[in-house]
Amino acid sequence: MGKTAADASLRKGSAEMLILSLLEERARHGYEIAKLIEQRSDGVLKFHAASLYPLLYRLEGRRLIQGRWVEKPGQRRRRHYNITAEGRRVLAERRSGWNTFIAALVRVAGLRHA
Amino acid sequence: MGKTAADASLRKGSAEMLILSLLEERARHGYEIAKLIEQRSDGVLKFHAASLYPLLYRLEGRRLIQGRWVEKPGQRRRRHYNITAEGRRVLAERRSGWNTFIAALVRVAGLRHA
DNA sequence: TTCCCATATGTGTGATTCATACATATATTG
DNA sequence: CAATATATGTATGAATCACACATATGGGAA
Repeated sequence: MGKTAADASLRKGSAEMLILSLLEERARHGYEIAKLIEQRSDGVLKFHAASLYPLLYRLEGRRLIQGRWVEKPGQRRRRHYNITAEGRRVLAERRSGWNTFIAALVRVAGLRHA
Repeated sequence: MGKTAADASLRKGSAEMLILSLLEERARHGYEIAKLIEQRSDGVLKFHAASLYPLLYRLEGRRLIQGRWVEKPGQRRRRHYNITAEGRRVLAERRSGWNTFIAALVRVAGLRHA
């Protein structure tokens, strides 16, 4: 098939956790988030910008993150996002859920431990 | 909204690997696969039967598994599936891909190791 | 003996998630 | 002045899986 096996696509529900994780450290703008995910994963995870922005709006709509426009001379305007208290709560939930899921995959599908 | 946080739903691409993993051991029929996934994962992974059967047809169409009808007196007919050589190859690919993906999640999202 | 439950397979529809193609705009570097 | 990196956005669609529903048989409980 036309699909590379260990390709760079994300798995269901991981994008939200990744974004919230990066915003947990400090406020960031969209483009920065996309670059960081790619860099820190050594290219394994590539979150296409065009997928990222709609997700940021949804996260903001759900009050998990809070954006504000930052304009500096000699720069294009950027929207910086902060994680909210509710966002931290959801992030903890997502991490827990993924840990449980991964542990189950190890048991049932015989994955090696990361 | 009406979605529980650490719910039992599968993540993208995991179903195929789970099925192939169970068929790696020996031939099994659909209902057995669904039950095994739930049992071995302690209820974490629930693969709905109605999602499972269409996937089995697709896997058979792609020659990753091979089915045959087994009829026994006092039993409803069952379709037993064997994994093919191509199926084993794809399974190895999927395991490798998930291991890579999980390792990246650990790095970027700060998951604990399973 | 009737009803429910576990077993077993199947169809049809839809929600969610993310990819891809496309569009716009600015700053830097060659 | 052209190419590239930065930066944000829209519109559409593919893929994956959930859920409601349908069918059928055997065994145990009421």
